[in-house]
Amino acid sequence: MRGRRPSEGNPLPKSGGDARLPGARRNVGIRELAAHLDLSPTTVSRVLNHSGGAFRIAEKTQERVIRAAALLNYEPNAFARGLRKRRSFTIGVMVPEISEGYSAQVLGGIEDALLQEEFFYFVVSHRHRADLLEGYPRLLLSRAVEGMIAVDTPIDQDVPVPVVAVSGHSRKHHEVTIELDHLSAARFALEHLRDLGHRRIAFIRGQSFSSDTRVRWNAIRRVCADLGLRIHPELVVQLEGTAPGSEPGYAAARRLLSTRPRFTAIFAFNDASAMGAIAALHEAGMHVPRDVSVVGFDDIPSAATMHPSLTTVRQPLREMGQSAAATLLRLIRSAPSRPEVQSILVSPTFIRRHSTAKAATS
Amino acid sequence: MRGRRPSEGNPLPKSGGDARLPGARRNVGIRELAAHLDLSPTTVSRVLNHSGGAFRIAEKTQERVIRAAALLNYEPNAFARGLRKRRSFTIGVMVPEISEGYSAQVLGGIEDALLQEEFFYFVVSHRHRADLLEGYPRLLLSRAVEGMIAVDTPIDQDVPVPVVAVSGHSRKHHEVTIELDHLSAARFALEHLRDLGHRRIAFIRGQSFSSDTRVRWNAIRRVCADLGLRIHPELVVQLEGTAPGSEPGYAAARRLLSTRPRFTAIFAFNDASAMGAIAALHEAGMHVPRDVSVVGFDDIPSAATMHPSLTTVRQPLREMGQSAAATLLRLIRSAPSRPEVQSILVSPTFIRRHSTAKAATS
DNA sequence: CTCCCTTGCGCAAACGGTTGCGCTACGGTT
DNA sequence: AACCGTAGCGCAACCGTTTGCGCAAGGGAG
Repeated sequence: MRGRRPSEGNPLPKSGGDARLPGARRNVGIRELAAHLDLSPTTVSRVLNHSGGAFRIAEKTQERVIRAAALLNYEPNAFARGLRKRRSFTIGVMVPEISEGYSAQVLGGIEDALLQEEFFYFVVSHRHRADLLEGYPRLLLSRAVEGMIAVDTPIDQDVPVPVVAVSGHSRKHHEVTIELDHLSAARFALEHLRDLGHRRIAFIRGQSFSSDTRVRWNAIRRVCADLGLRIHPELVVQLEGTAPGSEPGYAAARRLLSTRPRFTAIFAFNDASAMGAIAALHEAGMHVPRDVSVVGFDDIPSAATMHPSLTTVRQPLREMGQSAAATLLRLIRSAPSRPEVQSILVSPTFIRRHSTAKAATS
Repeated sequence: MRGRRPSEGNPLPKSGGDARLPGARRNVGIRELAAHLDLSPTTVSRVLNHSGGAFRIAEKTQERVIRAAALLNYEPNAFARGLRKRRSFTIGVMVPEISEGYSAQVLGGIEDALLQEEFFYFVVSHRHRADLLEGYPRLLLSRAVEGMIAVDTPIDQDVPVPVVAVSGHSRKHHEVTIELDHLSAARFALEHLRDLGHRRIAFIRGQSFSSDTRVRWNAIRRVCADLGLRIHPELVVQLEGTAPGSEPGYAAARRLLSTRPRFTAIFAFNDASAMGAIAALHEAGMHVPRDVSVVGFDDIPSAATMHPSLTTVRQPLREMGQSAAATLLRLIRSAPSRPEVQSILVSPTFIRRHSTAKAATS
């Protein structure tokens, strides 16, 4: 938000606002501005850029320049500047699909952190298509991005700019990964279910293309071992397909129910699939949470308002985005210094609502 | 072409010798490429840009150039090109908040239409803050965007590039507006309720800052008049606050209920507020849809999976985004200010689910 | 009165592509 | 044999800023 202005107490009296009359509306260049001031473009540039720390230009001149720049509404040409300084102040963000809540939340956080630092970002959605996954990094680079954030997206090539991954677990090509503490997350959910008396717990795993799927599952297995809970293979199903919304969860739950196994709780991969599962359970004549408890993941907005409201593990997606962007900016600034850290863990929050209850004593 | 290496005349030392596999190499410039080919940058540029329609370069040369460019992995510098051609192939998109479903959906459509045409876009979220609403257009312009899309966002200054508004109804400064056919939307919902026997219908209006609020309400009044439905002032409440999710709808419904008026249906401003209203109704001991029918708006993903599933009017947000982007591209390509159309209407779809039923005969 | 240091600013060369002209062959005409 | 049209390509001037040097004027020291 800090615009350029003389550090002294009396800034320009807001006269720059009325640029509606013709005359100021033309794209003034630095030469015009300089000519108008009877100075050289060099001096103008130095003043406006604070280059070299007020490079030895008289205070008085500096004020004149700043005032005139505001008056004439001078905006430096982004291309020329970028060309010369080899900086774009722009990063690229790759997401699976921008219209999905997960990506949108993370993007919100990214934007928080970026715009404050005068950075902008390009977004591309690859939709899990291999050609796009491969082509977009190049495209972004051709737009001169100074870094990239990959949200739930594997990047298999190495790129000549810093990369931060959010929930990307490949760790082959990214310098830093922002990820959830899946162990805590699993522990939250499973201790909750155990304490409610659940022993036969069904699991809906994520689609195989989602980076979280494997890590989360490993965490679940470890926590189950710790807690003395058995994982029954017949109670494990996996989401399939790229359809958004609750449909994959519904389908998975139907598959789960098809063999009529005995279970008293479901731990779903995310809230959307939890909702689909609940629909399937209702259809099969079971009541949630009386007959079956359901725990979701993510805490999407509708988790609170659905009926029954959903017990879930909240990921701080917005914070993850902020953290990713802040980290990327640090990497960009610190030149090719070695990655300070390999990964940043963020903590989940457990949200207890009404989709879980004591296990029915069967 | 492949054999001759003009190693004598070639000034650059080429740290790696030949370009090996297409991959990691320092950014090759057009001069290097030209030197490698024993041609001038001019010719290379002409070939790669198809400039002037293959300007009169021998077929054979063209092939050589294209092949070498691919081999050396040449990517023209975006700044230099932009500086010379005064094009950025980038647009700006202003949304209230990127992490909300509405904006994210529209953005998905925008992306569909843009990336196909090799355009990228910057997104900024203004959060209804006046300073950002005023500052972002300038910021975007300083990034050399060639046009802007304002999603549910008023733009009060005039900008020197084409602007397309999605659900922006001010019509003062935009050249084209993409908007829903609110009359059809209102007619869908109200005919449905009327046919179910509802006569005393409550309305939850949108927040005053939402561009849709006024137009929608006007449409509702007109359709009510057409259908012979009375609007009871005590049955009209308005959403307040910028909180996302269903809370504002919940609060509004509480206000509505506070005077214990008689009504058999609610037409909400959007699905989120409909959900909040349903929660409030439940709390007040009323059953949906037995006691009160509820119609939402938008058809967000959870509308289908909540319980009861929500009868709603679907806006084709993605298509609206596509349409906006396609229109903007047309405006950018055509001569400045040629207002082909003033506004583009898109049609809603009525989605009948389980939150509406025959009115209780009181 | 020199000398040298400091202050305040300008020169001109980048940065990497694009493009209006124009130049050189070469083959065909008259 | 002189002429001309055209195919094929290069010259050099941009586009608008930034920046490594360097130059002139003024002032204090010697």
